[in-house]
Amino acid sequence: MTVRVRFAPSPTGYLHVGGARTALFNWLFARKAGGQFLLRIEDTDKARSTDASTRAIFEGLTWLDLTWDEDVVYQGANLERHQRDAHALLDAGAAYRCFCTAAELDARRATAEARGEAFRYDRRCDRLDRAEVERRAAAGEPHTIRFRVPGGTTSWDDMVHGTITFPNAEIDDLVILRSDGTPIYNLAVVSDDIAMRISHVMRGDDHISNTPKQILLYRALDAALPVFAHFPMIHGLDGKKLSKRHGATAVGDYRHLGILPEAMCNFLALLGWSPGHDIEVMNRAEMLELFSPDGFLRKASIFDPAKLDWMNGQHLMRMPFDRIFDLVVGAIVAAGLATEADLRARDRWTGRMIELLRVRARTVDDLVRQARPYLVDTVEYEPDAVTKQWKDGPATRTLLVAARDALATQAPWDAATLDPVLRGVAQAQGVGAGKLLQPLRVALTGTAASPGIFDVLELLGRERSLARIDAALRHPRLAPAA
RNA sequence: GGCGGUAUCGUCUAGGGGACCAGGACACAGCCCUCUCAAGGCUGGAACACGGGUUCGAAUCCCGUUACCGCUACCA
Repeated sequence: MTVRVRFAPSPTGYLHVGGARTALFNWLFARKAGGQFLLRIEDTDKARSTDASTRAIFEGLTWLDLTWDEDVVYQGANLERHQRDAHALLDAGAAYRCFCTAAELDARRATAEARGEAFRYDRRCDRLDRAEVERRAAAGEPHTIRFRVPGGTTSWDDMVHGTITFPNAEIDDLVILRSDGTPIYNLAVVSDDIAMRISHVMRGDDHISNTPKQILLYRALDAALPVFAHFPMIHGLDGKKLSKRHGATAVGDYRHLGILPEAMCNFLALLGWSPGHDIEVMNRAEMLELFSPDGFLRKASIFDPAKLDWMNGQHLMRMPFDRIFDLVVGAIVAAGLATEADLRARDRWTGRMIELLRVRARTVDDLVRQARPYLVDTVEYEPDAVTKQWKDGPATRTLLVAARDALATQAPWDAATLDPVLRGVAQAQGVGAGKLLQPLRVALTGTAASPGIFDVLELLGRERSLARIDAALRHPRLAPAA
């Protein structure tokens, strides 16, 4: 069987992480099987669908590198087929016209609920006299088309849950075509999935109760059933369905936070799927290699941003140099800290800086923030670093002066040769290396944390290093008493 | 309420009758490394929801209970 799967979001918001994970699983399944991964935009709810959301979905999927095959299908464009299918069902006697108005239905539902009873459509319109139905329909009386749910029971073998069974008596006769002639979700989905020859319908758990309705529709339409797979939901830290109050829920949010697409995919894949053993950090190729539907999990999981950050750091460290180089250069330019031409002209220097920082950063944004001292000319002193490391002004001044003097005559300016020189200075001053190096770090970077100080000196170069030490010596805290 | 789904450390999970007084990872704490911060290494606390079965033996299979989640629209 040719594998054809689809990701079918409705364009009513941004690409949600839950949706992204569903797309990922579909993509993985298709690529692994050598099948097609299709994209369908379910825009039948005209009131809520927006072009901006559609664009956000494209952008999100593209960013995650979840490329789809064939042209995007817009559900709204299939209106005529949906109507044809609904009428075919009507003609075949599998559906009937319902003249109950939405207001009547709401009222009946309200009274049933007030009595503590479950509302059930009583099929009153299915009992209408045939001639009367024809007459009212011909007269143009507004009506919906309802699918008549047969008796018995409906079950399927779900790829993640195993056999799931529903008593049909639990399923209300569902409206498949609104009184305005537009289709209802369940009909549109089934009609489109049949037309697109979808072999596996893989979606969120929240569709489990739609599945028996859809299976009944497939049968009534005399179409072959696809295989179903229902993935568990993703919840927020409080165990509730992920929503805006949990902070960032759109993949675009994470992109702007400096999260790498491969880290996002890796993290999302592990929510609802496991390669087995203790494997965690995987790049795209490894994930595809390891992927198997056997690893689908049934339990809803909680989205933990802290673990995402850690995972992003792991990917930052392992990513191929060329890729992280381009990524960081782009981010630095976007932050306005340097020009692309400048960075690329001294690509060895830029590359060295990135290598020193990638292991210390968790996100691209974090890396850019840490790169600032090497890119801008004026040092911004962190107050805490100054008070802590330059506690004793005169003593610090003495040390920094000694360091500057030693450094001023240094010929080869690289980490390896600078190391013994500065340690010698510390020793000559009768202090441990840290007593000299820490204040020096503040002088050079303005911060209390940075790559190894000798690497920092090399990165800054002699001229800038000496200038920064001199600048520090003019700082109120270190300047000689007047 | 009804129906459906799910249940292993705080979180993500391994495990699928004996290899498990339950392993890994994140987070947290401590130590090591060390010029700081990371990274890395080591150590620690921390879980099979509960009750019944089945079995020589159950985290693993069955039933029930509980909890949580989802659905219950002329939304998707």
